[in-house]
Amino acid sequence: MAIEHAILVSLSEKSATGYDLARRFDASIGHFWRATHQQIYKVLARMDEQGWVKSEATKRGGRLDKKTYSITDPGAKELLRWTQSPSSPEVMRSDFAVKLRGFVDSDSIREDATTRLESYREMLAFYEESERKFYPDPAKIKDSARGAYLALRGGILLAQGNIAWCEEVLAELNSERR
Amino acid sequence: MAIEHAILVSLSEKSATGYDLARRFDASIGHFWRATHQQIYKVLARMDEQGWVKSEATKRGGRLDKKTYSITDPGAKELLRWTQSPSSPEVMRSDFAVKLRGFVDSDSIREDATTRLESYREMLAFYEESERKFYPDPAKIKDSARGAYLALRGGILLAQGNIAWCEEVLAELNSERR
DNA sequence: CAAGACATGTAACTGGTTACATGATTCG
DNA sequence: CGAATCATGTAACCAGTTACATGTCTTG
Repeated sequence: MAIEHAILVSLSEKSATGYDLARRFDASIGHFWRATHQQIYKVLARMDEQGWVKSEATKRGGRLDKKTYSITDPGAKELLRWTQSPSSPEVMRSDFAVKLRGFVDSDSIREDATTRLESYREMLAFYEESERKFYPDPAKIKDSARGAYLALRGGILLAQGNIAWCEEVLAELNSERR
Repeated sequence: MAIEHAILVSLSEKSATGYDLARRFDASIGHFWRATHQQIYKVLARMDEQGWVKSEATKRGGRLDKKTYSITDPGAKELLRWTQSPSSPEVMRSDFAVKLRGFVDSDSIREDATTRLESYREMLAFYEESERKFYPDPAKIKDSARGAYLALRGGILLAQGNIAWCEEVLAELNSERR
């Protein structure tokens, strides 16, 4: 139950339409929490009912108005409550690990590891680029940006962990081949 | 859609009741894929219908018989098919990262990071203990155990990544305090 | 004026969690 | 004989995905 809170975080930075949020979930916030536009619209409607967000409609020609959502006081209060309560540890769910456990065919594993390695490397490159661009001097990070910086660092460290894993898998499989 | 496959992996190692599987999901396999007994029973019933597993019932006094499940040929075939098809990359979903992005209160973050650090350290200690116990000499690992070993290595590498992340968060927050 | 981005949704479904319910077997 | 463990499930719900549907606005 955290997509609500991811939306609240995003809206607390800047009001947005569902569409805007969906794009943010494709980029920045989405590196830590994926969501489709369908889900976002559904959740926004619920949050509106709960009073965590409010929407301002802009009339358009057709039936559906454009709605700009912003966070309300109860929404901000809920966000604070959530950030102050302990987070439950993530449930580990790794297809790849299950596949390894059921190990039958080196070639498929090798292929899979190669693809994953590539995508984690891309991810890492992207994060490191962001780091260089936005936080060239870690000592000079503003208090307001510290959280986002630490989230980015998490992305980097976890991507590195995954890269190391894939590399080890590939090395092990290749040594087996001999 | 991988709990089926996690169950198939587990049953391919040894036939079991739903209850047994639930316990395995609390231990070994469960480090990579969590599941509750309710879910396991539900999925087992579906898999039985599909013909991926079969069950042998042992009469007991009461209404509900004890059922021992084993993998069938079609089940083994499906497992093979699954291991040979590329796995989709995990969707990242981290409460903690979202929390960091919405950074408001250092104390709560610090508390959360401390708890997480502790649990990841415990996890790492457990994995490393397993590694020492079951794979003291990596060069001597049997082919049949290689997959399980590499899955364990993944657990270790990811736990280390998470630990590094928590440590960095704590270091950063403490330097902020000055 | 066409293409692509902007914008909002419904419906059906799959996957997973939480709460509740029941009874058998084993062991101290 | 009581507690713990073994054993199986239902029901209600929450979360997330995939497919489908519709129309507007901007820009070359």
